[in-house]
Amino acid sequence: MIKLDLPAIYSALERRYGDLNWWPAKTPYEVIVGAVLTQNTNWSNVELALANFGGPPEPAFIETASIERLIELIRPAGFFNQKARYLKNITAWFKAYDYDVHKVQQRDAKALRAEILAVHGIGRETADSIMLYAFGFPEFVVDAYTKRLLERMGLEPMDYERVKALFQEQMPKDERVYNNFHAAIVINAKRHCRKKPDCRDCPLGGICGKL
DNA sequence: CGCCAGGGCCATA
DNA sequence: TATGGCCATGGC
Repeated sequence: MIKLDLPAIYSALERRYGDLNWWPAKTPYEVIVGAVLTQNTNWSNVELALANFGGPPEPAFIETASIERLIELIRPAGFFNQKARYLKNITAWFKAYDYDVHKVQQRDAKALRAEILAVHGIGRETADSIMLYAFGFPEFVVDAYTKRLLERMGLEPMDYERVKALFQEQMPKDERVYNNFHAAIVINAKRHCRKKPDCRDCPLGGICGKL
């Protein structure tokens, strides 16, 4: 049984990558759309889809557009039949707040997360991405990169909520820290901790696999 | 050409 | 609770 030192991992990543404050979007609603479109999908494909909107997507547009029209626009992101409906669903949820970010931010975090998770098409990762990157709640986002990196470092496989709990227990409950940490994990996993690992010059080289 | 990507739903056991 | 099939495009 191995206890990973997440603060040490964060320090090593932050030294290499600095303050990332990361999610490529101009508006909170664009974060929501991107979070759905990127489900099991390369971000470059998401960019192609977002570009089809000719600017940051507007909730009122997605609310009223036909499913067929949405499918045309988001086609490059793949899984377009499901995702078009998912976008309708999460947009209908947002409409209950008059598309007002401030009103969403008034809510209790736990209740809000449960509400977002109840939207068909929004699972744990997408919900936490929306909570953190669209609305600024301190909810750590766990993704496939996170699990792969931690398991390479010796963590036993565990489910989403348990991995998330590790981060939220060991790290300060701080939106900026969660934002940076998740971002750094993604960047590092793309560069070094790939399916076929490329450990040369990895910032975690000093602590990875050495327990 | 095959593999993969910042998941989630659903059926099944 | 925990697997496995399914969804789909574009880059490499």
